[in-house]
Amino acid sequence: MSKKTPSKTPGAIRGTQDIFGADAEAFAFVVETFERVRRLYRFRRVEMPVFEKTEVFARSLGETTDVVSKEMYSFDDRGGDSLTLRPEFTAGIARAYLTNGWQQYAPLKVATHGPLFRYERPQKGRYRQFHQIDAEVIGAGEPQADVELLAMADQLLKELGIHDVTLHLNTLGDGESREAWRAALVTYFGAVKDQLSEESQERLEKNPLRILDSKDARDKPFLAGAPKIDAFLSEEASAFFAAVTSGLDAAGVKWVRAESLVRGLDYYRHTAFEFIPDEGSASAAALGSQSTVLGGGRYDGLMESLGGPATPAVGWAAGIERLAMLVGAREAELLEAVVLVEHDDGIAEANRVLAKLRAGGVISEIVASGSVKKRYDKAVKQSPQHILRVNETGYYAISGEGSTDRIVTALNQTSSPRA
RNA sequence: GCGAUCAUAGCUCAGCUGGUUAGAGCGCCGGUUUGUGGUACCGGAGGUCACGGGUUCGAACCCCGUUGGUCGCCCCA
Repeated sequence: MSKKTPSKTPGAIRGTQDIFGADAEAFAFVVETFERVRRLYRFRRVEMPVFEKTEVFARSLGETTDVVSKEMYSFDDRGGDSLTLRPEFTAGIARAYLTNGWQQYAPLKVATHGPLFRYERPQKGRYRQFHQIDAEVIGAGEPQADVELLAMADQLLKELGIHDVTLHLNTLGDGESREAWRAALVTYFGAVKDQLSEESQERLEKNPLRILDSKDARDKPFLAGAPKIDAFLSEEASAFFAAVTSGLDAAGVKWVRAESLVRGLDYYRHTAFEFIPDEGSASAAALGSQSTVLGGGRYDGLMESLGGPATPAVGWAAGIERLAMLVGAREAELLEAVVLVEHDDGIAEANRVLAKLRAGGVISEIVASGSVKKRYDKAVKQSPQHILRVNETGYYAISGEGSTDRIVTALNQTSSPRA
């Protein structure tokens, strides 16, 4: 080991994380549970590129939004094309659906997970490179798709052991409903513009729906009296939402109506939802100000923005890091056996024993370095179920509690694993 | 983009109102003890106190700046 590094070690990129130990175990547990649950619902696995033409995201999200102008990781490649590290899964999946002719599989249920990138200031539960699990149903316009998708989300959270979050559900109606509501909100808030916070005055121009979830005390008095979407829903939109909620009730998914839950982007229609920790719960405390654990909605307008035919779709995504925080620390894999080399001449025999154990599926470690006298303590500290001792004459003893059947079976294998 | 807060050993931290060679626990390495045993003791390696200026007889400590972390606002696909 050199005393001094010749030059300074480069640091990690802001907002990236090196995950290890209990956190990494929790991360893996989330992903494994997701993979298991999505199979129960017959969602097909898809693997997607980590980057796309910037256009894919810019067109689907809307060129003018803050999201596109400030918060994407974009760069030019050598050919001069503008590329972007994916900030979400949905747009890329939609692009793949159109360019690969996946229409033939419609309605298509797909699931994936992996890293995403957003150029933001990191804070608790928010990173520049973060990871999500994602599920989408494409080409299904009926409320049953929403119900199934939400039932899967609900089951996933339960199987992760997260019980203090609740589904907050809203409808944005169809295109006309949404526009009418938006106009009514602009009129309502416009009348009291002077009394709103500076931020909300700006939102009035850019994104009036967002005023509804303002945290500013100056805005709060006006929120309760704001026009409700329900007054603007078309008959079809009402019927759609009713079908979703009754389906959820039948499936046993608990939900609450969240009239001010909105989406920033225009392509969302009908169902919008977020799973949010219950107030005062352990999960709420664990997440800080980043409260949404899983969110999504119906995006019937997206495919057209990418030049495809009108295609109804609904999906959700959830941050793996946030879920991992709620899952809590997980133990590493149980250690079944440690091979303890009590004399250096026993190393060859120890390696033979170790190979047999692992070939037999026994989770094993070896302790063969450092002071001979302290190797036992070193082995014990790893909390193995059993310790196999090897001296200069070979393997001679096993200690520990519980059944040794698996170990004995592995050791009695006649053929070497590589034969 | 804005704000708050922090930065001392590999890790978690102590370091009084500025005052000699900057400490502990854990971890790592070695020794003694023990000898079917997660024991106890001793020792060792490891720090330009984030970086750069300034104030002072003297700075880990006070002031300014920079960088980085954390948390929050904006935004949240």
